[in-house]
Amino acid sequence: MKTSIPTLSEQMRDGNLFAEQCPSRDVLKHVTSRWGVLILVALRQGTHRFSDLRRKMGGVSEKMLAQSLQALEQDGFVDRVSYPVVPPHVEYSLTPLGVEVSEKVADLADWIEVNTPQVLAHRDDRAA
Amino acid sequence: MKTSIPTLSEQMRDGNLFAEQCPSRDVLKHVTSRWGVLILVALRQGTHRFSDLRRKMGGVSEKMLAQSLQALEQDGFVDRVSYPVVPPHVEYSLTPLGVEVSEKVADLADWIEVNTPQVLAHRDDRAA
DNA sequence: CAGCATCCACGATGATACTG
DNA sequence: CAGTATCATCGTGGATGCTG
Repeated sequence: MKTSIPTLSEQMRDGNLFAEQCPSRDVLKHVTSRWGVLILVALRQGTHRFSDLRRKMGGVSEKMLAQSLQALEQDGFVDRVSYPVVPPHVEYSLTPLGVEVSEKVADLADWIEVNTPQVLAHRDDRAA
Repeated sequence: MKTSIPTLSEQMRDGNLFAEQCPSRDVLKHVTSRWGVLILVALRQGTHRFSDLRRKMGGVSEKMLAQSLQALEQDGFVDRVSYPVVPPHVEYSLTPLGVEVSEKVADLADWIEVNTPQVLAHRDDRAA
């Protein structure tokens, strides 16, 4: 029989975001990063080239886009295919795992886009 | 009849995260911030006091917790009730709007907690 | 207990220039 | 085209100390 306080072992079985040094926090960081969110959402509409993504997302620098893509690629969310031609041609797409997270992320993103007016209204209320 | 390229007006009707200066990006930032996510998820289990939250989330400083709570309060996601007693007593809870976002956020957080092992496995593969 | 003010360190981010 | 390298900077986040 188990103890009546199995919270620790149970919570750590997978990942526990409330635990300070849990690796799941890094995953969360990558996925919810400023550009990570936009990349995941954008790739839901299909394969994109580097400059396509860059043009699609307002205000991202080459450096940050490349860096964010690498993080998502390392985590297994994004697939990178490079065609050794001149000029270079690289295509980014979602992996099966990436499709899954992107759904969650897109749900959140959609909600925010729809409800931002409400948030702004609330801010105005307090200001008054 | 509308033009065949209504993308701009349609996309801007609510919020458009892909637009550089859209206020929805601020909302996204607050909600997906390092501690914002944890706060929203934690408050789903009911009202919490300041120190309860602080104890629950590993590694958060007083400053960042207070700051993150203020942002979420301003956006109308979190309700703050202060009891003018000695010692001070303040309770935080989710507003109806906050309950909605927290669902999306919790879905994402849950997915990450469950699938972090897969991500870690993928990282190991590349390292090898 | 809750939280604000201040100072400080570091990482994230951006502009620019260069390369395969 | 798709990056990488470098440098400058700006913000985030933490430690500390003080107050109601």
